[in-house]
Amino acid sequence: MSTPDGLASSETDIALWFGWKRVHETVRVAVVDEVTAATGLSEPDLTILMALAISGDDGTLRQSVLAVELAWDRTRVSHQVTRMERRGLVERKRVRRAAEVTITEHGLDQVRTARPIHDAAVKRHVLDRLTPEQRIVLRETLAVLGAPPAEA
Amino acid sequence: MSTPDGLASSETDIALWFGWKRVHETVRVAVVDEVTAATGLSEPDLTILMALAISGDDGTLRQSVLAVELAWDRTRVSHQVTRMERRGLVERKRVRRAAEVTITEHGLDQVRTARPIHDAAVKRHVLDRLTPEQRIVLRETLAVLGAPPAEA
DNA sequence: GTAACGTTGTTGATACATCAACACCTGCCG
DNA sequence: CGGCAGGTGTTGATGTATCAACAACGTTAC
Repeated sequence: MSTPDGLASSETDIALWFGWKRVHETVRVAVVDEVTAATGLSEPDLTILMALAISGDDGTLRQSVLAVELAWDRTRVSHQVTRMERRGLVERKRVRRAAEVTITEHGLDQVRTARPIHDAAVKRHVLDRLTPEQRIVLRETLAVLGAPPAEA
Repeated sequence: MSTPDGLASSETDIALWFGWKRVHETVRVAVVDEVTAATGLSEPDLTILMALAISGDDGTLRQSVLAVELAWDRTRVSHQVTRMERRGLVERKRVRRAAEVTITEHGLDQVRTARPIHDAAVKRHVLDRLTPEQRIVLRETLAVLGAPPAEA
């Protein structure tokens, strides 16, 4: 890294973060491309559908729960669900102040097609390329970073 | 993970990828929020500006190089540069068939403000939370995944 | 009771990402 | 020469993300 002026990343290795972003982007696109080619589902479509399909309760989740689980913004979930509802992938039902999202039969069909392709792609692009030890450490690392930040 | 129907992720641990995406999203937003609050720069703005500022050659890069380095799509770079040009952050110059993007003084000012904030945020949200060993293994892991996929 | 507050969700405007189609060179083959 | 192929960039349409403002409830405190 050459650094004109005072832009050096100095002591701590910011390059690690750049590398992370780059690899994440590469893998993400590779996986999504395979799924989209096979099913026409977009990444956000699939993300929501998988979350619903996996969730024990009859393919239903409250939007706020979806937001937390995916680390998405409220409005992002709202807009996305609106679009997916229009295409018949999910249904929305207001319960008290909450909004419960349920996957439809059509949505379920789509995931059933997409899921094996998705999983195979992830396996091929990520899991199979790592040693067992790397997988373990990566899991630890993600657990650490996923935990809420320490208080000041 | 309970799994209605045939949606089980089975043998290989897809949860690792979900976890990765979730953590990536969380950290990304945390870092970007700090930078945006301080400078008004968006994530893509900063991404491009940092790449230019770091690149030895006078803050200039060809769009195709930018695309490769960031793992971005061509059109994504093109649109983004167009918007940034409009705001005076970069300048574009056609050279033969290529498009060379150069950071402006104004752009450079912005990065100089943003960069320390960005780096501190990354340090706090990522680097400082990992053990030296985790950092090393993570670096290896990213190197493996960043390499071109093995031929079939 | 009701006012202040926090949680959850929606809407519309704007920025950004993706896709398909096109335009432009440059090199290379016939 | 003529034309085709590949690499690079742009444009416009559509899908997605973010932000600010608002609405509708609950909760809690007074």
